Amino acid sequence: MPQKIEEKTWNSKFEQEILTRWEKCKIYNFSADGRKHVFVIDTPPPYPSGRPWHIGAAAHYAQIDMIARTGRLLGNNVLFPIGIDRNGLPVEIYTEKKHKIRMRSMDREKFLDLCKVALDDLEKEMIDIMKALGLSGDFEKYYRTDSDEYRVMTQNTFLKLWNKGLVYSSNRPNNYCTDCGTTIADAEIIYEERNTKLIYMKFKIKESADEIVIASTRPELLFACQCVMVNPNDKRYENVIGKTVILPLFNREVKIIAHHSAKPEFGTGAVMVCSYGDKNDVQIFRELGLEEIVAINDNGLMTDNAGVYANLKINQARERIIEDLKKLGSIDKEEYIMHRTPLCERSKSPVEIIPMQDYYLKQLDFIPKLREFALKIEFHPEVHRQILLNWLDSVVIDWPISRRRFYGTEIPIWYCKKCNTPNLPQPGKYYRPWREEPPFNKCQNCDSSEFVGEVRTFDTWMDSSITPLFVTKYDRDEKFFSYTYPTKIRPQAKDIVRTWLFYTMLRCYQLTGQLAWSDVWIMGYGVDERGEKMSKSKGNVIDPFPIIAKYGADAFRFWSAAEANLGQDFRCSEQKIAEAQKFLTKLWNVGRFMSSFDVTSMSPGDLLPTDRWILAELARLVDRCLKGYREFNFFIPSTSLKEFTWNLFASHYLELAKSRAYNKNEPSGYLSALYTLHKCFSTILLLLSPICPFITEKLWTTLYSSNSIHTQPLPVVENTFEDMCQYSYLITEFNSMVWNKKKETISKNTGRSLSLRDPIGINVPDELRQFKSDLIEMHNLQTSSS
RNA sequence: GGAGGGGUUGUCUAGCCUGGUUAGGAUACCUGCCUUACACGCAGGUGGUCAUGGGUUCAAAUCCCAUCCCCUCCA
Repeated sequence: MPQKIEEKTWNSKFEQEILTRWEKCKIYNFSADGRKHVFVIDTPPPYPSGRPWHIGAAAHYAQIDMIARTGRLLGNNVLFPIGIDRNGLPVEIYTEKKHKIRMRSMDREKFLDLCKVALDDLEKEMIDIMKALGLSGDFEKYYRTDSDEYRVMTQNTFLKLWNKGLVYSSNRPNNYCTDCGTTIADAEIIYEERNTKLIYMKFKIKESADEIVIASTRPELLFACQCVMVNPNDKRYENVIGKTVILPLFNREVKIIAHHSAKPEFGTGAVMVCSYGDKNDVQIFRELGLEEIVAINDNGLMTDNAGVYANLKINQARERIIEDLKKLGSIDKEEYIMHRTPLCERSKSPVEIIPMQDYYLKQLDFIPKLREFALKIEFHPEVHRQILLNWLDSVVIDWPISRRRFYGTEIPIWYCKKCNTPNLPQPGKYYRPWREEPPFNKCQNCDSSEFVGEVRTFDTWMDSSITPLFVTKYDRDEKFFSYTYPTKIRPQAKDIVRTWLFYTMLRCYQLTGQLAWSDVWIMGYGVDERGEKMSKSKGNVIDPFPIIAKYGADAFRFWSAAEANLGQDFRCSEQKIAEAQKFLTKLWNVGRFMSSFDVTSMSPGDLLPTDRWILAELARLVDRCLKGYREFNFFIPSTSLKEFTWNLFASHYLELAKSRAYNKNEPSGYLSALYTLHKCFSTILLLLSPICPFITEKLWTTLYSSNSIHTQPLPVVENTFEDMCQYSYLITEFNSMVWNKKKETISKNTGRSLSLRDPIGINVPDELRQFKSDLIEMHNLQTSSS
């Protein structure tokens, strides 16, 4: 007899002791022994950007753990690395705010130290949550992307690509924050609807005495205008296309052209194209081969090209130019509109587009190959392949990889003071050119011996895009690498397909000539109760920590699996998590019931019809669950297991088998019931173990074995009684009918409905005759024949 | 403007790919119930123009076309 379970509910306090035991026994350790089929997960290293951590992210990592446990359940040797991404802008912002300091007006080394301390704090919280969730990853050797070891690899891979001729320097217009003094990526821009003044300016047409009115929110860029455009379908401007206009104040001539991007309904329908008002201007300059006129310098002041307005701040220049246009009578009118303005995530000041000298990594040449890969990858779910394909189709420029930032991997280059030639070191060491002497004496070009170190860092995606290489010890352990690479699966969120997924495909192909993984698994967003995406600016982010503390990891995990189908956005509501907890209580109480009987795994030769029936349903359940697991879709096993356990096994089978299970005096019925009860329950536990590792471990070790459930092989249930499934509907309907009858019948003794124990005169229908004795016992039926 | 996803009861959701019993479940609400595992439970009930219009078909929530609305991403 197993130890009888006393507690009436599953208590998440058990989770801590179970965690301790797992840690002690190291049951999830990976060794590159080559025995089993290897299964490497390219775990996303989360970025500790500030409190609270997102509940959707916690759910995401819970599911990644389910992938790892599924891998083991299916018999693989699973490598589940844990890493933390620590490079990039957000920690700089966080640190500046926290200490009320400015990165550029203090010692760089000291600033980096403050960032490190901040990251350590934030990281600890994430690690704690991941551990508490029961992640079966390698916490002992968890890695950081800002470690010397990682940064050496980023620099090594850069040097390799440089030597292959894949990196070049170019001067191109890019997002620039004049406040922060740095180029910023599109991902670091936020948009805000701002009330903006729209100025209607009158331009003279050279060929006639007519005027054309142009509306712009950026009149200060007037002098950098290189053409005026109208929509080709705009009847109003049909006869001015090809004519010349004269810019007021500056008296320069530019052409009027037709272009589809001019919106007839915006302003007057005629737009001036300046270098550079927005992204569209950049595109049109490129498309039409226009000569750029740089309007704003990197300090946010007007350039000499602005003539008398040179060296004014952007806003001052705008006011002065509007004033002067008014004096000239060139202003038609002014109005206020709501305008979607790109702002720097950090300073909230408008982003300018300014040409800067930056390093670019070639990517355009690789798009056809990546497209081939995109079609080859196994996507979970299939629909999300399209996000990648769409992105591949819209890549038009190479990747700018240099950033004017501090907390990142340094670009390992020294420039010759005399001839300015970039000199690159040998790979193998972590270089910090902004504070170190170069590891060479002479310029490779002019033999001069004085150098200046590069101060810029890499775009953080340069680091993040090589996680599959880092976890497989690329360049560091050839044997390990060849055993583990390419990896099995990349799990990640939907919103970084264009960045992390794409850049990883690109870089790993450039470096290894191979695709980094065979499978990609894409999870949807965690959205709030109204279905809206959570974001710090909306203030609807839910902190996972108190939720997990209240309901436990398994409830949280079960909720995350059962809440939505694979790849779909999922709603985060506490009520749903509470529901998941109720299922665990139900499962616990089934286990409590099981613990009052002897355990047997021996099948008696003859199984009774009721037992054969539930085993037939169990075999179906196993099929369904395994199908879900093979697709890494945990919605299928979680919902199937809940449905089977609660609504079929507990409600119907348990009641049918109960009297036999209690009756040792009838050995054949008793043994058949006992075997079937435990066969079903142990199978349920095994099938649920990847989703709820704690409760299944506790019940398994209480009932069945001192060995962990997580080292058990896949359950085998032979489907020999398939036909019996036809009775499921009849049995459950008959039970319902009896329960209803008892409810409708008023007892003569109590004047109330019959208790479920009370006898009732109902005959078992002929088609259920093989279950007759169990049905009679279950309901206390008084049949006419008995 | 482009791409993708979605619209099923008060609320959330399954089913749609591969058309075929009374559209399944959860929650909320209502009714009854301590039943040798569970009241965090059990049994039952009310509640649906499957967004709208058209088409294909013997048959449409499911396939096709159009329209409207919502979300996300890109411009």
